[in-house]
Amino acid sequence: MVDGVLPRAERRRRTEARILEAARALFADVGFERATIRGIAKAAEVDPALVMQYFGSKQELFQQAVRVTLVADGELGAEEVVENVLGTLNVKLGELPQSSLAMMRSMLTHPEAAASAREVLGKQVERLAETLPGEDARLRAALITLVMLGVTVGHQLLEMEELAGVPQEEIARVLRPSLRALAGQEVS
Amino acid sequence: MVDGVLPRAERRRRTEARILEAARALFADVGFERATIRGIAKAAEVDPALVMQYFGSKQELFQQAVRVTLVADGELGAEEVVENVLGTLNVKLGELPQSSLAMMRSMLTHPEAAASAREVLGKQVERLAETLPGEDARLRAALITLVMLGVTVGHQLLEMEELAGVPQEEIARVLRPSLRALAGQEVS
DNA sequence: GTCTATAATTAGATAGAC
DNA sequence: GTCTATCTAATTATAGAC
Repeated sequence: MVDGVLPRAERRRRTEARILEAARALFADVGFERATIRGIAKAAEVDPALVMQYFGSKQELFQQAVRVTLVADGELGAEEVVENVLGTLNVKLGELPQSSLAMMRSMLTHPEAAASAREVLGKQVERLAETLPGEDARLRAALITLVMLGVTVGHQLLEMEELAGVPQEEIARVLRPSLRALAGQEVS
Repeated sequence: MVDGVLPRAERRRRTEARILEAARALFADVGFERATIRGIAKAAEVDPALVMQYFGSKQELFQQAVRVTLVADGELGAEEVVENVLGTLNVKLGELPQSSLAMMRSMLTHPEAAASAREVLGKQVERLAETLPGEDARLRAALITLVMLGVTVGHQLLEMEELAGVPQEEIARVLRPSLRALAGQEVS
């Protein structure tokens, strides 16, 4: 409470936030296994022991780092019509939040991240399926979701050169008829 | 050369093959980092030291285990027309070779696997691009490839429940018009 | 040639000084 | 409260016995 100095609670909050930010970046870059507490601490400019003090374990730190994803992605698509999926193209192809990237980076090799990914994708599928017509709505919803996943993985994580310089609008344009077809609409 | 006993060269060849098979299975299951030499040796019923003796390092073992992928996938799509991509659906959705799964499992977290994935996918894109019409053939080819990647990842690696019991033909049927659209064909 | 025993490295986690 | 120093465990990799 001394003037000119931050309250200790506030100071701690900011330090935690800085650690989380560094953790997300490193997890997103190299995945859970290759990201080390020491590396995260160094990037956040804090002592490695402090990271453990605050978050208890590497596992819990990872959970905290990717947790936001669930909420954020839950708000993404949102509404009722298929055009919204196309709308998310911009987000998916642009700057996806670090927490999402962190989760995706590890989803094939870290059980916790895999479970998280299944949950997020599953919710997306559910939401889509409600708005799609036909018997096979769920299958179509799943495939739409996986198309987006594939494009995102190729672009953001594998960084394929074929998509490197291409503007989002161009990708969205080429992809649109394809998604419309999956949504069960015959014509454009 | 003694009767009734395999020649030592042949015996060694078989042991190597058994190790490679076990390595592919484990790499495909849990990825490069979580797969251990000990675990692979145990699955192959050999001594861990023998694995090192034969392959030199975990890294080289991994390379050998996924190398076949390049050739196998190179033969996959093959010919000239777009229908061939649809034809690969059966392969991709059915039993993909273990070596391919091993590579895909680690492609987001292991640099070597990532490079391998980019190479394989890049060749696929190249081959497709030659057969597609239009200015944006390469972009379309890349997106087609990523669609297949997304579906494969969701089905084989994430094992999403929405695709679990669905027969390949059903998935192919729903996916077909979407891929046709990406290929630049207006109608079915 | 095969394997036992161990070296060497690196990680996550902890205890205690200040 | 923060960090130094250390512990413990697991791994790859190696050297040498048999």
